[in-house]
Amino acid sequence: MLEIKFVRQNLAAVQQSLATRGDKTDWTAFNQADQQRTTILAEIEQLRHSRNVASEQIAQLKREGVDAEQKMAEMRSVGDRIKALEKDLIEHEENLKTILLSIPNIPHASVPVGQNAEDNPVVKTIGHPPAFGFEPKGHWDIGESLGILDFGRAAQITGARFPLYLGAGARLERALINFMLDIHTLEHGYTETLPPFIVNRQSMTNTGQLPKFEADLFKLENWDYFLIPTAEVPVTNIHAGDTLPEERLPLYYTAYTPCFRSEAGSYGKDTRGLIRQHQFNKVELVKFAAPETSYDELESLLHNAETILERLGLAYRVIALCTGDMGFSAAKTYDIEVWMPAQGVYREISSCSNFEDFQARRANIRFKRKGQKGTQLVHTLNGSGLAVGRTVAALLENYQQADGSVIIPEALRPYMGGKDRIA
RNA sequence: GGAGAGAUGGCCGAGUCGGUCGAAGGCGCUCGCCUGCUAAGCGAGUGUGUGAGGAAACUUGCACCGAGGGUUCGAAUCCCUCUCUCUCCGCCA
Repeated sequence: MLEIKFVRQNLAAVQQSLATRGDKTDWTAFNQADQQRTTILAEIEQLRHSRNVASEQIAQLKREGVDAEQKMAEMRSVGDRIKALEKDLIEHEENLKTILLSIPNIPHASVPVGQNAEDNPVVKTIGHPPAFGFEPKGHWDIGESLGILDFGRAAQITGARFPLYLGAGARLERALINFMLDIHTLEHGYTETLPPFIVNRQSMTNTGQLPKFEADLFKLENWDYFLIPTAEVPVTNIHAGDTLPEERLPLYYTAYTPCFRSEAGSYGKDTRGLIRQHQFNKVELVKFAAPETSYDELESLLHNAETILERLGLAYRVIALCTGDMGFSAAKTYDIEVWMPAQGVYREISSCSNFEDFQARRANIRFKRKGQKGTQLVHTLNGSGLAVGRTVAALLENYQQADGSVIIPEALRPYMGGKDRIA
């Protein structure tokens, strides 16, 4: 959520900036609701003031044993007027809030302007795609013929777009989770968390999934609860409502969670394999930082995620998302894309964003500077470190051998019971 | 699932029959004084949000005592609903 005062005072600039993201806010409705709210609020406050004064006088009169009936009668009508105005006010405030909650974040000045994914510039490309003396197979073929992935049986259990890992495949998934968590906790200083996988409506609203994107979420029947689409939601909400002392910043958290996405409207894309599933595992990185450091923190967060790919020896590149391709809450986003030999393309495996104070305002996450009055909103950041299913897919494809086996990269072997190959 | 208790400022904790309560007292913290150092002592200050005025210090309106609603001229205090926490019972991994 943007600060209403800021929007009001910089309306033209805000509109111009959001236009680069293809935003469709109804600014007339916004202005109207805002102005009416201000007018009504001013009157209410004035009336409440006179009521407060009168109440004090009534108390005084009663103490002196003087009759206060006249004053009380007078205040009865004031009270009625306040009540009526308050009803009005709530209506306008709700309008305003609905609009405000649906306005995306303002892109950082360094974000390239563009329409869609094709306009995302490549920031850097690391490593070299492996050369094969044969036609590399898709990870779904490799996985199914090794007996470590079975999408048919997963469909029997649930439906399309759910994974079933078996044997070394399940072990590989678990190994990667531990591998990633160990690096982030032991080397990068993140605190490990294991949050709820189901969250309430408020938490979803705080991080920006709601109110606009309810269709992408799985909702529980008879509960106002949702399956998390990413650990970002529960982990960011750890500090919802908190005022943190400055010394505690920056805070780093990591979490392994499954993620659930209904991916409404994505049918037909990536129908094979692990790339686009309704349920997948992810190790997430979340940071809370002071505003002046948040862009440095974004860079280091990105490096933390990159480290995993480097250790696994996977080729990847980093792209900067352009204004038209960024997510709703982000002020700036880097995507890491891993090389997928079967299709010969780089595929997203991590997304690292700085949300600035957009989520913090919604979730009311503040910090207090020593010796300074008042509080300030923190900046929140997060990134995948990494999407585990897609990492498995990349490993299978990049380390496949002519005989159909798959080499396990050295760094992962301790997590695979010393195994160096899946055959 | 059943029965009961509770939710107040950074923390502990008071709030009487609703009125001078944004909230006693203590702890903590900040500043000052004092003390050879430390400790103790003394004095002052010490919530958040939002609006107005001011360069600022600050002054001032409104709101906030788990959340929402109600009663009332007036609610931290009374009533209702919800949420959460704790205790006991049941059930269960």
